[in-house]
Amino acid sequence: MLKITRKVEYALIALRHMQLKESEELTSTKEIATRYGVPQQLLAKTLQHMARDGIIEAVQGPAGGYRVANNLDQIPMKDFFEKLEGPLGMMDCYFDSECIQIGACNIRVPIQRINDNMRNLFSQMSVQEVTQ
Amino acid sequence: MLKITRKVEYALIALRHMQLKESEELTSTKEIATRYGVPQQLLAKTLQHMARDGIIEAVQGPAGGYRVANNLDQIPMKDFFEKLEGPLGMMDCYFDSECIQIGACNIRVPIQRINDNMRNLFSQMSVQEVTQ
DNA sequence: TCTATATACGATAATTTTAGTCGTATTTAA
DNA sequence: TTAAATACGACTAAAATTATCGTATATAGA
Repeated sequence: MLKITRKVEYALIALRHMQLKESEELTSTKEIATRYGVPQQLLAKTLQHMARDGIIEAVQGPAGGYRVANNLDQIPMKDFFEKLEGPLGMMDCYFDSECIQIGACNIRVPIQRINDNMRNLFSQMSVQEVTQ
Repeated sequence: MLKITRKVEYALIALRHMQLKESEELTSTKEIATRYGVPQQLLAKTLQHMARDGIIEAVQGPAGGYRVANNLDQIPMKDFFEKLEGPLGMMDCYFDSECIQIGACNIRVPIQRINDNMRNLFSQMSVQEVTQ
């Protein structure tokens, strides 16, 4: 449990890489994929997601690429995780779910406690803080 | 990510159920499985694990069963998670791993930061606190 | 205007992990 | 001696994750 997914892994790799450059400079998917031995198509999708979510900016066309958004210090890790992977919580029953428990579920409270603590933790931590 | 597994879910259900009883009273796997509509064999395994790890105590033979250990307030959730599912961290490269990165990995630091925070969080939280 | 290179993205395939089952052994109260 | 409980390794099924494929769109530069 609590394992990071590839999507997040690749996102972090890309962010770290781009943060080494001048803020206006562009980085292509290919550059990152080659440099870190990561599947290009999958990385591409992740970067597209991040662009849609405002974590990075995209420039199309040849000589295009991505660069980091300038407000990473204002994006909590909680949002970062949720943008990439959906709601941050330990159990679906708080989101989609039709829990089949006969109404007998006895762990809503404990799960909620754990969830609250995790959400709280990652709300107080910015992307900038983690990746800088 | 950060989703709870069935093993942990069943463990929490069992703990909560047993904590409603007198501390010496025994609860059988069957009782919990029936009550909460959970697969008995899988629950059985989880309970066996918990017993081995000292989270609960087992009594064999007919009229046997389990009861909660008396030191749940001294077991951090971190240990609870790790006993049931192995090391609590967001990336394997800190445990088993032969990370295939050409030595190019650039996210050890960020991952470590996230891990430390999570481990810290769950170290300060006892099983008792969560399930009581 | 054409071409090459880049992002954009839905659909599908492969892989891995998780969940669940089966069969059998051991323990022990009645 | 029997029945009901825990103990546990091996195997199967299902679900989630990871990766690939195919195609469309954008655009700088020749």
